[in-house]
Amino acid sequence: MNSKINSRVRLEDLARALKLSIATVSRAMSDSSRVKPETKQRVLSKAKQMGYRSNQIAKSLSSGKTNVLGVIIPRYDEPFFIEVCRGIDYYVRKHDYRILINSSRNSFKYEKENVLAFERGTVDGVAMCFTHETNSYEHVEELIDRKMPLVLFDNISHKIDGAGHVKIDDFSSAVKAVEILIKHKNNSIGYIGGTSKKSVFNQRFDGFVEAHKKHHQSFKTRHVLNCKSYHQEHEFYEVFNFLSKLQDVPNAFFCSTDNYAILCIKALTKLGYKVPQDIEVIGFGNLHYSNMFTPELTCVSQPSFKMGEKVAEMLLNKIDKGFFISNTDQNSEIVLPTKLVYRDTTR
Amino acid sequence: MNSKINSRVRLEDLARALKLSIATVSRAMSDSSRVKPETKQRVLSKAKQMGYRSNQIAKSLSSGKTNVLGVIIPRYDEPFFIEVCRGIDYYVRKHDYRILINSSRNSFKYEKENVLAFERGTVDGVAMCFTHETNSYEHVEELIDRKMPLVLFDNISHKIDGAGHVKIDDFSSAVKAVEILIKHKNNSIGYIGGTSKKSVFNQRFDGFVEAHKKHHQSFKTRHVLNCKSYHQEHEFYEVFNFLSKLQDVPNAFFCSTDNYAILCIKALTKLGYKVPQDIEVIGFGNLHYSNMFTPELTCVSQPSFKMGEKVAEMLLNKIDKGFFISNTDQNSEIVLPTKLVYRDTTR
DNA sequence: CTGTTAGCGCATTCAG
DNA sequence: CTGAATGCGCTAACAG
Repeated sequence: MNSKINSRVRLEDLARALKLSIATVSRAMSDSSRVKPETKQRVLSKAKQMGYRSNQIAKSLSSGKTNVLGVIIPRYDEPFFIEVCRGIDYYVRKHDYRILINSSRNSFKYEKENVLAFERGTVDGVAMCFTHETNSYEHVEELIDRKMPLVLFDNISHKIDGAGHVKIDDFSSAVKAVEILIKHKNNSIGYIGGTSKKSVFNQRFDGFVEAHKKHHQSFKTRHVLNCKSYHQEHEFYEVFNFLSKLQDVPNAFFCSTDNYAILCIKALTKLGYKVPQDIEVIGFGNLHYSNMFTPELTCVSQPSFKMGEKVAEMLLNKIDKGFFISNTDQNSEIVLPTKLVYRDTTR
Repeated sequence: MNSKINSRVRLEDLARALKLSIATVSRAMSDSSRVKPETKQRVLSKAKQMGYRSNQIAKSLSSGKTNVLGVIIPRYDEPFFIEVCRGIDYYVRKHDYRILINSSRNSFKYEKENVLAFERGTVDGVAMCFTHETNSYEHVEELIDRKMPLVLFDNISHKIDGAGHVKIDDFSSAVKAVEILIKHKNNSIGYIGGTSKKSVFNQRFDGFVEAHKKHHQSFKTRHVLNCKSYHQEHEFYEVFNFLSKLQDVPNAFFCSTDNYAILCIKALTKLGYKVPQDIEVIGFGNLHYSNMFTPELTCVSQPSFKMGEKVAEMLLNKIDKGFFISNTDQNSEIVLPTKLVYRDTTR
């Protein structure tokens, strides 16, 4: 046994000092109405005097509640996910919950590990976003079988029965963005996106295609890049190489993230093009730094903080209800609206 | 009692199914050598078959160890802190620990709340960075009195007895950066930094002053800005206003963060100056996006990920030793080296 | 309003 | 090598 634990003052110590039973002290601490106001006062002041801190672990074991939510994100170093976490955190703190964030480091293997860890009773519910590698769902289905409240967000390729879902309409948002470029009389539009396995990228690309179809316009496959790199610098070179090899550079680009848009602009600038005079660019995300660049980025604004709040709200609801909102329930999916933010990379 | 908990399979269920005692099953699960290899196998396969997951809460209560570290950062939306968290996470996972990140939302009040939460036995140790508001230290001293291993990082104004400290040499790094600007024959150098209460900003500013002193050069107080705003846009306007009101714009700027440097460059560009041809700028931090801007930012590179690893290493050491490395111990402070990264905002 | 008792699930003595 | 018994600190029936 650990000396740290033993040296702490427990309910029993308070009880002894006050010549009360542990039960009464416990009630007083949890502000139960079933205890005389006077003794409640005595307990509280004694607790303060002796520096009592309740042991959350013991509380959890006894009550079956940890007041902690597990959050699994693909990676830490993507501001979007951090924004979502902020939103979750902001919401749940108001309800006396905390969040335990685990990164999957872009790997399905770690994602499964993270899910496993949360099956060990340390959290009351789980919010998660799949990595781009994730293509099987036994791990989350198991989580649900174990009756763990679960809410998925952002990258949802297909619905998981028993889980909640919070997302944006990637497809329609992309359509709208590309339509802007089409309306601006760009007859040749390029696309730069990420690994196509990742559902959101697929959907944004599909939107790109749809917008063309809708307006009876065509695009060229050689104007489409699906980046395979994962580090800023590699990504930049991939984008730069792609652009520099093109004989016919498009008049506009739709990029599936702000990051790609910024790299795209940087590469175009390096190649001597002016944005937006020569070429227009639209990004996707609206990261906190997307307006720090010169020119400021025009992009689809994704409500990341809000998404976090909604995820949290849904998750706490599931926990409170003690059972699962079925997949057919209207509450099991929330689609948040996006909006186009016009700044300086479009004309 | 929660149905979720009751429906789980416990050691007792395994024991019954195998006609063994709980103790033996427990030993088998923890791979004790004091159990026959054959029965260990039986237990393990039965556990797998029945979908057993050990209850971490019960384990923690019994063992006095949670295998979780608490991390308190001033805010989520500053990439530097996230990088440090990544470093901590990366290191501790190798030792079977997880991290619970709490944001203080830039407020001393929340910081104290976070510390309090960690006094409730949910973590085995705490890593933290003070907010810019923090000016008293009873809360962390109490943490130490309660024998909680503690490591402070980044923003350390004075050492806390009993805690570990990990930082960079903000003062010297700033001196070196400003010396570069002086060597480039800039006879008028400006400074843009954050709230001066925050120790790191103070120290960087002191370095700015020292470099001037060392080279017998002077600077003008009207060329110094300590931003009070906290949101990107407000900050930008504060910087822009500051610069636009100057009759004599300096030939160079030293900024106490990359963020300020970027805003500074944006404002200068807007005012018609060219960076670095007309004005040189050096930032501080080397955020992941500091090389995405055009021109790429020259800056002091802070080893944030490494800082996280060091924090984690020190903290796990403290936990393992079960007592505290005293403040006089050489291990109680680590100062990490910085380096200047030359890119395109200096000539 | 208060006390007694029995768990929560696991680790760990102490016997054998 | 295995089992019985105890306790980690707290909550929650049940009694009074």
